[in-house]
Amino acid sequence: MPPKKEKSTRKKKDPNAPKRALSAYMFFANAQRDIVRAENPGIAFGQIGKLLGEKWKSMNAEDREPYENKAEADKKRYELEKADYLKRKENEYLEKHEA
DNA sequence: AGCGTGATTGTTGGT
DNA sequence: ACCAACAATCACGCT
Repeated sequence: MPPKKEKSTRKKKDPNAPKRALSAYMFFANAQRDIVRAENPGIAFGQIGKLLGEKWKSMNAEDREPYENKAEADKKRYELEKADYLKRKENEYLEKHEA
């Protein structure tokens, strides 16, 4: 049973919010944005989204490789962010306690 | 130890 | 600034 998503997708919860990482789709969209939009000048988001989604899944694992690859790298990027973010939290915490 | 959840990522276009 | 479908994510925190 999938989670129940109500509405909106943004919300803050962390003070430093290291922000997650991008997903393969984000990289894929980055590339498609240039192409899809080039082939569909003036294409609206609704069309792009559906069209992209279809093609995205239509891509072979080999095609997703570059995107997944980037996604992986991006994840690591986030890893560092969160690491630094968590560290920062600890630092603040210690500061307060030491005072 | 295992589980669920939420938050987030980026595109475009319009209001 | 925000929102919407589209897809992935996946680390975090909790008990």
